[in-house]
Amino acid sequence: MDRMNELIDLLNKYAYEYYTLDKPSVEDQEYDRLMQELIRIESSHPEWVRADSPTRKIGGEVISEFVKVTHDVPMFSLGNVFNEDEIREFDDRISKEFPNHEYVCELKIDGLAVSLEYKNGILFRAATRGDGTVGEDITHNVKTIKSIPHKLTENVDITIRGEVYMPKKSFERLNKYQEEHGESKFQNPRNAAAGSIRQLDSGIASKRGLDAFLYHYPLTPFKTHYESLMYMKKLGFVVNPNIKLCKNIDEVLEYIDEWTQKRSSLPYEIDGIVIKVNDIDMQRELGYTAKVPKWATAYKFPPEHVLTRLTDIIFTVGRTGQITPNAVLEPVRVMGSTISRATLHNQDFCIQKDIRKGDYVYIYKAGDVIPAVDRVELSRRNGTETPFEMIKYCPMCGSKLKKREGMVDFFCENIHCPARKIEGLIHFVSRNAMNIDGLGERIMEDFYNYGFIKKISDIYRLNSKREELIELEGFGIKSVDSMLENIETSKHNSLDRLLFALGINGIGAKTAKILCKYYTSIDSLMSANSTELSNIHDIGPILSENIVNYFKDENNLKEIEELRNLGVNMSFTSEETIEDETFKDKRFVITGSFENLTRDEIKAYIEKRGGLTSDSVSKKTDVVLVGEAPGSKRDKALELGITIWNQEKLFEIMGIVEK
DNA sequence: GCACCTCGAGTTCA
DNA sequence: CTCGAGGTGC
Repeated sequence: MDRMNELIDLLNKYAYEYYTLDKPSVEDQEYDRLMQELIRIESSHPEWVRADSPTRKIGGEVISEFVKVTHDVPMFSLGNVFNEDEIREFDDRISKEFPNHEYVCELKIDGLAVSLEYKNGILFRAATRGDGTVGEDITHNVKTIKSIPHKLTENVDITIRGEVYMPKKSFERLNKYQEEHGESKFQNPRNAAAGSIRQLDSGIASKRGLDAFLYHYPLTPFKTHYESLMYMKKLGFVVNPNIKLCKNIDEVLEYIDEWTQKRSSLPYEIDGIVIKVNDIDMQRELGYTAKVPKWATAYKFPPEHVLTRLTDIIFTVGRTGQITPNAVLEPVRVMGSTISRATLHNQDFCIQKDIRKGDYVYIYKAGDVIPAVDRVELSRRNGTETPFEMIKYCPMCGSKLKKREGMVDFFCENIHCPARKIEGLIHFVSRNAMNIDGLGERIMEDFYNYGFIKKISDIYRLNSKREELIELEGFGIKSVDSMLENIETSKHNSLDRLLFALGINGIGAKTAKILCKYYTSIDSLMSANSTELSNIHDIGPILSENIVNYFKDENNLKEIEELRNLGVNMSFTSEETIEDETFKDKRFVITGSFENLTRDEIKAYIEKRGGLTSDSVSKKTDVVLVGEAPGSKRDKALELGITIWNQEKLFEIMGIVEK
């Protein structure tokens, strides 16, 4: 009996861990083994079986088929609206009858609707929506969902409705498991939730990490929907915390805007916003059309993943010679902008996703900004698609591409390759490098092709070509002079900018700064040997070698001399002064955007106060600053339990008063 | 030799 | 933002 009690406690703990932790402290096989052992003990001593035994909770036995359930009150679905105009039309229809009324806005969870019936406070039946009138009995699976109470805080007879969903985290884990076990993956959390809830064996559903939000009390005695929700909370149901009472349609639109932005940072997927009239009497007066209530509607987000045709795969050459495959797409609108290109990263990415020329692919915006290819729609294939093939020769200069040992990417190793040269020049003038305004990518490309700029030092010789430049189409005295002035100013940049701008392999903005701490002039750096360099923290043998090799190259040495003669500063000057130590040794990560401030400005502010910034969230991060439209970093921060500051909090600390 | 962290490089549209 | 690679520390 002791062993049995031990097993029950262990298994309950594991089942809980399974959908709350990333790494449960037990393997699946071990879990199954313990479960088998428990079943053996219980079957030989049925009199010992505890009410909270996991064999009880999950039904223990596999039911043979779903039982049909007729809903006492039919489960309705909602009408859809897709834009502001349609939302206002919806509001106009209601306002005609009720000029003053409130709305309740809720997130529309992307899952499956369920109906829960309680008798005397005890859950006795759960059913799917089905066709709205008749659904299927899924009580055995719903009982495995931790957040759905088996017993309410009051002994009432009540029917409550809500949404069962699969959190993003559970979904990822499930797909990883499916993949490792050679099973087919689920396309989205909704499908996975649906598949799990329809398992006949509740043992499977119990491990899928489902969760639920409740949002509807069909026969509510309360005056308003909002009060019903509060009552549901009191009974022990999980009501989504992001509900909002809105006084008018403008507040509804604000709510929609807010969540359109914050959507991706939620730990579950939502596909829209539900708008309901708050007053229950008004709801009754408004009534229903044939199918849907007139007192509620669902605003649907524009689809995040859009299907389009991948017409071609082209290859670009980066500054380092790295070859990147790019998808050429039939232009589609995705979240407000028209997308015609998307990166395909590298050969492995294309092969792993089996992306072929001619395929239909789903496009989405990573972090709501950068377009990316999600997956191929296999059902749209017709056999004319051509499999991905990595090119063998540089698309620009034709030299043979090399795949470096143990690396994923291919490289064009011709240092005279025009693509590489142009990219290198663009990098030199870019904002974080020498920061020369008025000499952007397009112009740099043109200047290279016209022959004005062939190498870095030519940038500082442009002033002798002033008259010629003014004659060029699209240029005038003003633009040329301001450009030349910006070039002049850039000569005074500190060494760290120059080092970064030169484009030494593996030396980015940060590493350039680190080097400047030890070598304050370019000459001292040039005379350093690789052992000396690799003694620096953060600089290893590979970077040391890259640096030494760069300064061995005749052409590079010549260019540096030219730059020196043209008056470019070669020493470290911009030691930032630390004003105070408010943030001493605190590590910050910034994500999203902030009003009136760029991320770089915030970064400078933090560094001035002794803080450190980095680009990725880890256990060592102290604070994550979250602005508008944050990306996955916010999720990571929540996951690791790291302090989060929003814009308000940041401005408060900075002493900026919001207008 | 591995796990974890950090960095660099390339990336889209308006 | 995403990826992969380089660096460090156990």
